[in-house]
Amino acid sequence: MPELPEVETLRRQLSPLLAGRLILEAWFSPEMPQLPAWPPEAASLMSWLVGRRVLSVERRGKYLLFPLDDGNTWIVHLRMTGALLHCPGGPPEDRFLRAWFRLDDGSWLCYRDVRKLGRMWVVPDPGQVVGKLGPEPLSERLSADALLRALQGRRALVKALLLDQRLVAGLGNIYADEALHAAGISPLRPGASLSPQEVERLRRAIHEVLARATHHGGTSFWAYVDARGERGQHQLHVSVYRRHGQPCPRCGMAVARVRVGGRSTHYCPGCQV
DNA sequence: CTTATTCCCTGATTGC
DNA sequence: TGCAATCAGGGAATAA
Repeated sequence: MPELPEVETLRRQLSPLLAGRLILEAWFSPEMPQLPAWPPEAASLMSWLVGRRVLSVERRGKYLLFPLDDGNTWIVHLRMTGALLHCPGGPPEDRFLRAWFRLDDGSWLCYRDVRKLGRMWVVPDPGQVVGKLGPEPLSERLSADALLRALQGRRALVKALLLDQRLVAGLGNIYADEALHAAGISPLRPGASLSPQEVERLRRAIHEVLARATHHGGTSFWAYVDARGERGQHQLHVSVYRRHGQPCPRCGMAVARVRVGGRSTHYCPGCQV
C-alpha cells in the first residue's frame, strides 16, 4: 500500500515530469464520484485544474501536493489501491482507470484505483487537508523529544500510536511493524511504557526503515506500482511483515502475528520486548 | 481529551 | 468445482 516510501518514490519520479507542465484537459470517471473530495463535484474540480500550470511536486506524509500557478494546491491521496501513472502514449484501456490529465508536452497523467478509496482536493491552503499531520520522519523534524512527548501518558499500544498520522506522518502497517522490529520493541507495549532510550531507538529505527524502503523503491506486496508501472523491491527485504511462522532474521524465533486495532501486526516474541 | 469500533471499496485468497 | 466468508488497510466518522 502506498505509505511514505511509496509516495516519496512517486514524488521523485513525477517531479521532473510534471514541474512546469500545463494541464490542457482532464477527465473523471462517473464510476468514482467520490474521488473529488474538494470541490466535491468532478466538474468543479476539473475547472480548477484545466488551464493551470503545475509548479512542483511535493509530499507531506502520504499526501502528494502539486502547487498550481494560481496559488491553489492540488492534493492527491492514494489510500489503499490508488496509482499515479505517467502515460506518454495516452490513457490505457483499463476498467480501473478513474481519471486522466492531458499535459502540454503531449503526455498524460493517469489515476488508477481498483477499490476507489483515493481522494483529490484543490484548495487555497494545503493546511486545510494536511494541517493536522505530525512531523515528517525522513527529514530531521522528528526529534526524540517530540516522539517522547507524543507517547507520554498514552495507554494505547505503541503499534496503534505509530499508525496515528497526527503523531508521525507517513507510517502505515508495513513500516510500523518493521520499525518496531528494528528498534527491538514489542508492538504490544503501551506508549507510555517506553523509556527515553527506547524512544530514541524507535526514532532512529523509523528513519532507517523508511530510508531503506525508499531506496528500494517502496514495497509491492499487492498492487503498488510506481509512476512507470513498476513494482518496488522492499518486500524482498522485510524482517517481520507477512513473515509469520518464519524465523526472525535477528534471533531465529518464529515471527508471530496478532491483531492490534483491527490491523495485522507482525513481530518477533524473542527479540522484541 | 482519550480509546475503540465501523465504514468505505473490490479483487484475491481461504474454507468447506 | 463452486460459492461464501474472510482478508487487505488509510482515514473519516462515530460512539463511549
